[in-house]
Amino acid sequence: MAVLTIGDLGKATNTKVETVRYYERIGLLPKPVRSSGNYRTYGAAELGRLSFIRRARDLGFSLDQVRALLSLSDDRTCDCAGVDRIANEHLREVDRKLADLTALRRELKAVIESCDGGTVAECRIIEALAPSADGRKSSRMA
Amino acid sequence: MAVLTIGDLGKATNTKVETVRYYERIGLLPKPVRSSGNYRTYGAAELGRLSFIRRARDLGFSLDQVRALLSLSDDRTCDCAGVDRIANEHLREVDRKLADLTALRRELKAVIESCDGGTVAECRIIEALAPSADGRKSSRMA
DNA sequence: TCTAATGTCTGTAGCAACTATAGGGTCAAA
DNA sequence: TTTGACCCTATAGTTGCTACAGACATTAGA
Repeated sequence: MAVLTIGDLGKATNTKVETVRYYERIGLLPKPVRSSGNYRTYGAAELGRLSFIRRARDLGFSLDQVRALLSLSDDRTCDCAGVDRIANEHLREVDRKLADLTALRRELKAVIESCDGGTVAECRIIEALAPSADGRKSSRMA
Repeated sequence: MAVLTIGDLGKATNTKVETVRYYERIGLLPKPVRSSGNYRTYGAAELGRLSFIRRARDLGFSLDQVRALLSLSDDRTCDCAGVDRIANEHLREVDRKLADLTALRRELKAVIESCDGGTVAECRIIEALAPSADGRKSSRMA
């Protein structure tokens, strides 16, 4: 594999050039070797590392989680329970989000279906959104 | 209803004091009357408006969408098609997010289940996250 | 060979939607 | 009176990028 510029690396991993530099700045990617013209140069190792990062990000891992996964994966001899823990923690997070979003959708649908046209003065969406404004008690307690 | 301090208003709407001030700063809430000691004072109207904002936020509307809903609801005579449009647009957004998250969950689950312990060197999670690092072709094309 | 179009460099500021901190002033009660 | 809870302004931090501005490097075409 030949030497890659930052643009090549970005194309290969579907990452914007600014994002690659950002990852370098925050220490997710090592500072690369520079060319004679001060261009960043990359090889297979960096391509692999960035691919890993992007795939984990696609799966919704936070940059902090990615950082943890990377440092775990760097030590090939330590056991993978840590990796498993992070992944399962993230799965639980995703499940929570899914539940929230599902509840939200149900409520939003109900709000929308309560409206049967007319002027805003009698719009049930507006009314449903302002539970305290018309004297009823808010159900917000969370 | 008596006069409320910013703290009272926050408690009544489950909003942090800083957030109330933030909403004022960005123009979602009007600048309130000040007490002799320069404290913000609120009444029923502000309570209603903030309840509306918070409820809409709970339902996942962006602040920009909230702004639009507020200005539509301020004009009680105009018809509620605009409100309906914003709500339905948001519903479609929620549906998209749900689909994304569901797909992500499935993939994440598969990644986790591929791991059967051992050291990181043979960990399938790490491997699954780094599709290009070990010579296989990345499937990323989006 | 010259030139124009890309591509890259650094540094900084912006986005959403808050949240947190510093360093002070006000108010009610014991 | 003095303690403690509350409020004030102003500013900076959070996450994960993205978008400039202004300058330098490289490359493809005429």
